[in-house]
Amino acid sequence: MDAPRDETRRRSDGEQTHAAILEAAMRLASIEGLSSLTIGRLAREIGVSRSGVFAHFRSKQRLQQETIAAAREVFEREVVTPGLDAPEGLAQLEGFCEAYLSYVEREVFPGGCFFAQLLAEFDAPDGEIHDEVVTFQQGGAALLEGLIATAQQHGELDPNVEPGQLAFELYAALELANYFSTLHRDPGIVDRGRKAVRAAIANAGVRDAAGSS
Amino acid sequence: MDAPRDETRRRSDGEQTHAAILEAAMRLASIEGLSSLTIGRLAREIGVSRSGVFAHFRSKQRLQQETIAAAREVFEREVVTPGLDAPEGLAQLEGFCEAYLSYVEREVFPGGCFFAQLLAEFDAPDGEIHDEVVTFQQGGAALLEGLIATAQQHGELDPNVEPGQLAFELYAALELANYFSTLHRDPGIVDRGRKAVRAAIANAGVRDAAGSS
DNA sequence: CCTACCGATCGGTAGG
DNA sequence: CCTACCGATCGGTAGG
Repeated sequence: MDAPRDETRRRSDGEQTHAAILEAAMRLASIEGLSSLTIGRLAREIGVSRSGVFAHFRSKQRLQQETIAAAREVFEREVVTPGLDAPEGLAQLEGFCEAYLSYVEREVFPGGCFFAQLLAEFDAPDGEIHDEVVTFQQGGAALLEGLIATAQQHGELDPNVEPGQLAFELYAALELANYFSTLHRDPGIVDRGRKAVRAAIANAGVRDAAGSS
Repeated sequence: MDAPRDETRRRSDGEQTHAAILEAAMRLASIEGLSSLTIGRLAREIGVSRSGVFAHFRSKQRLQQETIAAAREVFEREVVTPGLDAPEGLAQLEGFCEAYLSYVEREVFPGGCFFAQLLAEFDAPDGEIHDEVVTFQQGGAALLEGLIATAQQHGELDPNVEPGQLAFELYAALELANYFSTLHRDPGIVDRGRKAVRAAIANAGVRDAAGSS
């Protein structure tokens, strides 16, 4: 009992502060954008001096990059992992979409999906963050396309449907559900996204063996 | 010929500068966001002093509001007016969606749709601009719903389809076409939006007299 | 993790 | 439309 209890706080104080800074940075960035993050603002939020924050990162650029990396872990934990839990095929495709919508609905980030914010913020400006957003977006699209192709191989979706096109339609429903539920402070709007996902998937169902005529 | 030629430049120099500032403000805001607009940045862009810019507006808030108003006029001229040109009914609904997609494709704003940028930037933060974005978004949704309802009355769309739901699906396709084409610097992606619009509308066609069973 | 500092820039004002 | 200025804040550095 009085053995080294370091296990209850395995992290050093420095590591705890580091994590607390990133936690606040993700929250703030989801609301006001990664560009609006300032070291002074974070310092006030955490209750340390500006240099105290700065010491943990050596530039604002690194702070931004570490914030993105931390958000990626949250996304992995809250969306990707639970979203792929269902058995391969159509169920997994539906499960992934539902995992994203649930993540929006539960308001994991107070300003809505961190990466939807990042997409709109860095779609136009050139730079390293833009490139990271491109990579993240392509990863998400590739994941959806893979799930669609697998469902087609299982005979659960029309094989004539182009995976890239259906992925676009699902992606669109997920993203807009995020923006609208945040804008209207109404997680109930996520249901519109659910119906849109259902409609797009149903429209690509095997029932109508669509011909390209 | 040598009569007062004021008509060739009806605007006073002051009015011209004012317009030039708003023009630059719209361009910059579409790329980096309205929050990233600074008076000094605009002054450099236009080639006047910071106070020279400031004199035209009396606060940054007014600059932002006038920039939004100017962008609204562009949107009206480039999307709404041409978009409602087609005859009432399904053609008008399709025409409006096409007008938006064309406006994205033509890169009317260098950073993509000004209001899509504004939606993502001010969906979470409270304030006057947030409220303006809510109003603009509701206007766009109401417009789409009206066009859908009219097409239903003309017997061109399934009357059992909920206008709000179909409007959401179209809105989603339009918005994502904007974000993706900007992100990937590829206006060709707009075609994915076109196909998504066509699919959503076809899915709501009269052919399948969907039962709520 | 702190205080103390750097030059640059912010929104805004005064006075012309 | 200008110069000249205000206090506040920015990212970053020095030195402890």
